[in-house]
Amino acid sequence: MATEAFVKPVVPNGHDGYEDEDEDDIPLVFKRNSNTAATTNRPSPISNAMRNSAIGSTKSSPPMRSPLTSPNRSASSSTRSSMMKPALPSSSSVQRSTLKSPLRDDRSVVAKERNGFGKAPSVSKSDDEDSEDDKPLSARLKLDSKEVTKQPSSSGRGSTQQAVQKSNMRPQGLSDYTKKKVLDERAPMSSTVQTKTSVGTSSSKPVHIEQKRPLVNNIDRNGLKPKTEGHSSQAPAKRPLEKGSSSNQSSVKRPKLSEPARPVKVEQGSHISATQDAKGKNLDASKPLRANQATVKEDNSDGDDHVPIASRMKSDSSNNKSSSAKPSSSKMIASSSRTIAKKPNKWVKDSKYSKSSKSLPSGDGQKKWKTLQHNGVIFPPPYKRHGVKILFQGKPVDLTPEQEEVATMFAVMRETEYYKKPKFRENFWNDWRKLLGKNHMIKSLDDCDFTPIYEWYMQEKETKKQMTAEEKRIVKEEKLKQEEKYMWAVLDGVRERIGNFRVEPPGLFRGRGEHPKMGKLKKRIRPCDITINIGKEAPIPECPIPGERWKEVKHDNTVTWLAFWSDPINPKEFKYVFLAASSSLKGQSDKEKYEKARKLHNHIGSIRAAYTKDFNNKDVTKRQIAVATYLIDKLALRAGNEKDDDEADTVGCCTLKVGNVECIPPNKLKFDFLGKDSIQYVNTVEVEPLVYKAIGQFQAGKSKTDDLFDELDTSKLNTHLKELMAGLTAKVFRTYNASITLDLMLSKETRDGDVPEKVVVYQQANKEVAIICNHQRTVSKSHGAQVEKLAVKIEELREQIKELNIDLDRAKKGRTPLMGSDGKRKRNLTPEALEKKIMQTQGKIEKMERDMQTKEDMKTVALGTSKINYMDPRITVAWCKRHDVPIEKVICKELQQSNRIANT
DNA sequence: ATCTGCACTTAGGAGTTCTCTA
DNA sequence: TAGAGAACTCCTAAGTGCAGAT
Repeated sequence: MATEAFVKPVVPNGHDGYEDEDEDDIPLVFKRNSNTAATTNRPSPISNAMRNSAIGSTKSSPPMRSPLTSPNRSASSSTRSSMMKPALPSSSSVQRSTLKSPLRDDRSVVAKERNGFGKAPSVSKSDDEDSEDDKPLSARLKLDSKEVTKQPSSSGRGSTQQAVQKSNMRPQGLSDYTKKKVLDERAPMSSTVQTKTSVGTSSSKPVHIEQKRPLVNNIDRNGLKPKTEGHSSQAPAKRPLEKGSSSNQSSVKRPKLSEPARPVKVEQGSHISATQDAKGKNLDASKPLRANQATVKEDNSDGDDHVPIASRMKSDSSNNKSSSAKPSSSKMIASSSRTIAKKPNKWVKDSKYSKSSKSLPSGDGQKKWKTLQHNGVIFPPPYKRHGVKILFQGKPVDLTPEQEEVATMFAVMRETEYYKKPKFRENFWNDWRKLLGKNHMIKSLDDCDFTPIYEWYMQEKETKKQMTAEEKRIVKEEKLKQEEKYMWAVLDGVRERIGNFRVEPPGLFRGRGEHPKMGKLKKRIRPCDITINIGKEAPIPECPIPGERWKEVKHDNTVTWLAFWSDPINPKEFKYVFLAASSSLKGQSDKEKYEKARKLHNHIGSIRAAYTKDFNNKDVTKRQIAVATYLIDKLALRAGNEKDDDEADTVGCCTLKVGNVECIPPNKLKFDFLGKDSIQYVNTVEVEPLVYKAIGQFQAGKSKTDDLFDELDTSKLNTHLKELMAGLTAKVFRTYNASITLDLMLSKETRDGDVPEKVVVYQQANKEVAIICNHQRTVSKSHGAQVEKLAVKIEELREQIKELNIDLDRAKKGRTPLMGSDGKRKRNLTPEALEKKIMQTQGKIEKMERDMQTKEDMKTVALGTSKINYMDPRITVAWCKRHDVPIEKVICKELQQSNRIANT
C-alpha cells in the first residue's frame, strides 16, 4: 500500500497546477514541524470507512494498491460492512468507553488494514493472496470482524494510581463513541470497519482486537490466562513488579547482542538543486534539504501522482521481489536501486535525492559538517529575591536567597498533582533540607506553609497578565534582542536555527508517571558545566557570565550537538543543544527515517512470512523474537529497552511483563501496561492462534512480574531484524505502519468534494495514525464545560424550533405569533420565512452536534506527535496535490517553513 | 558476550499567540 | 471588542539504538 508513497515521494499527479510546484512536496517532507491541522468538527465518516476496510488477509503482507484504483471497492466494502456489524459495540459498551482509552479501538481497524493482517498471517496464505494485489486493500480486507467487540476495559492496571488516572484521562468513550457514530452514519461501512476498530491500537494488523479498551471496567488486570502451558522460563526479574500492572518489571534480560550495523544508505543520488517550497518559494539551494524537494519533483514527473501510493506499491513490491527476505545490506540497497531503475524518471530523481543527502544520522561516526559557528548558549537570569517569607509552624522564617529560590520552586507547584505526591515531597524535602542546613529551624516540610509565596506568585502572574499589549510587545522585543545572537548557527555556510539555545533553568524535576526522582532539585547549570562543540576555525563563543568559563570546547564534526551538560538529575545522562527541527541536519535525518520505512515496505511481506513461520519454532528465543516482532508490527509497540530502577516503571515490547498480557480464549490478548511517558496502553486484540499459544507458553510458570520475553531484549531483536533488512530496527515498524496507514486512509477515503471535506478526511487519517501509535493527551480542564455549553445551546435551539413550528401553524391560519419565551411580542413572519428560519436553526443544531461529537472524539487523541514524527510528509504533499488541497490546510505554515528540508 | 556511554528521536504538557464568536 | 477556545511554540522528559569498552 503505501508503498509507493514511500517509494516515491512525491506526487505526481498530474495535476495541474501543482506540477510546477512539485518541489513543494519535497521540502515538506522533511521538515519536522507538525501541527495538527485544525480538526474539523464533522464527524468523520471516514473513520467508518476505514474500519470497514480492514484487511483481513493474513497473508504476509501483500502489496497494497490504492484502493482508489480498484473498481471493486464498493463491493468490498459492503461485504465488509456486513461483517463488521456484529462487531459493533453495543451501546452499552459505548458508554463504557468513556472510561476507556479511545485509542485502541480505532487503532485496530487501521492496523488491520495496514498489515493486512487481520488475522494471523499464515505464510502460505499470503502467498496465495498475492493474486489480490491488484485489488485495493479494502477489497482484500477480510472481515474479521468479530473483533470489534468492545471490551470492558478495564484498565486493568488499576494497579498504579497513575494508571487509574490515565484511564480516566482518556476515556474510551471516544472511540466507542466514534464508532457508534460512524456506524450510525454509514451503516454498511461501519460494519465493516468495526472489525478493525476493535483492535485498537494496533490493530492494524493482524489481529482483531476486542477493542474497545475500556480501561475502567477491566478490573482484571492482566491476569494470566490459564493457558499456560509450557514451559517456562526462568527468569528472574530485574525489577519487581509493582502491582500487576504494567509497572512491573522484572526480568532480567539478556545481554544484548550487538551487531554491526550495516549502513543502509541509499545511494543514489544526486542532489538537488534549488527548489521551491510548497508554496513555490524559492528554496535556498545551498541547503541540503532541497535535495529532497528535487527528488520529489522528479517523482512527479512520473505521473504517478495521481495514483495513491498504495496503488503504486504493487509495482514496487514486484521489483523488490528480487530481494530476499534477508538481503544483505548491499543486497537491499541494490534491490532498491533496481526498483527505482524501473522508472527512469524516478531513478534520476531519487538519485539526486540521495546525493543530496548528508551522512547518516547519529552514531555513524561520519562527518556531519565541515564548518560550524555559533554563539554558545544563553543562561537564565540569576535568581531575583522577592523576600516573601514562608511560615513554619505559623511563624515567618528568614531564608537565604538560595533557600528562598528552592522554596519558591515548590510553592508555585501548589496546584499541580506533584505537590500532593509523597515521593515528590520527600525528594524535595531531602534536597531542600541540605540547603537549609542541619541546624535550621525548619524541621519538617509538613509544618511549612508556602502560602505567602504562592500568593505572591499569583499576584505576579496577574500583574503580568494585566500588562497592555504594547507593554508585552516591548518586553518580548527586548527578550528577542537579548537572545537573537544565540538563536542561530552557521553550519557549512548556511544559517540554521538552533533548537534549545537556552540553558534549562533550575527547578524541581517533574518526571512523568511515578518517577522515583520527582521533586528533586535540578540545580542551576553554569558555564563550567557546559561543553561547547564548534568548528575549529570558528571563534569560541564568549562565556556570557563574566568571570566564568566553559567546561570544555570541542571540535567534533561527527556529531550534531552544539553544546551539552550533564543532567543534574541523572549525571550519567546529558542534555544537548541541537539545531532546530527545521534545520538541514534534522531534515536529512527525517528523510532517512522515511526512506527506511519505505524500504521496509518492500520487505514487509517476507518479514511477516518469516516471523509467522517461527511462531512455533522449537527454539524459544526464535519463537520469542517472532512473537515480539509480530506484536511490534501489528500493534506498533515500542521496542522496550531495559530501564534502570531509578526511572519510571514503564515497558515496551521486549520488557513486557507476564502481568501485562492477559490471554482471553480462544485467541485474544489483552494488553495493559504503561508505555513511554507512563501513558497507559490498554488494548485487546485477536491474534494468530499460534501467537496466542506462544504467549501462553512464555507466561507458564512465571509470576506476573517476570519478563514475558525472558530470552529477548532489544539488542537481540534488532540484530535479528537487521538480518531481514539492512538498517531495520523495531522503531522502523512504527514509522512504516503510521505512514502506510496515512496513505491507505487518504487513498481510500478521499472523495470528490470541497476542500473542507477533504481536510476532514486528512484529519481522520491523522487521528487513526495517532491511535495506532497511542498518542494521547489529557482531556483539557475546560472540556466538560465546553461540551456542556454546546449541549445547552443545542437545547435552546430545539426550543426555538418548537416555538417556530407553533408560529408556523398560526401563520398558516393567518394568526399572529404567540409571545416569545422572553415575554416579548415576535415579528409577524410569513409561513415561508418561518420555514426558512426553522431550516436554518435545524442546520445550526446539526453543526453543533457534529462539533460536540468531534470534540468528544478527539479529546484524548494527540494528533501532533504523529504528524511531526511518523507521517511521511511526502504522502501529505502528494495527496494535497492530487486533490487540490492547499498544503497549509493540513500542515501549518510553521511546519512548512521550517526548513528541515525545505529550504529555507 | 555484555555493559555502558553517547547521541539522537520521540513525547506530552505548559505557556503563548492567534482566531473566531457573540 | 472582549473572551473563549483553538492552534502553535517551547520545554524538557523519556525513549531508541549504535559503538566502544570491558
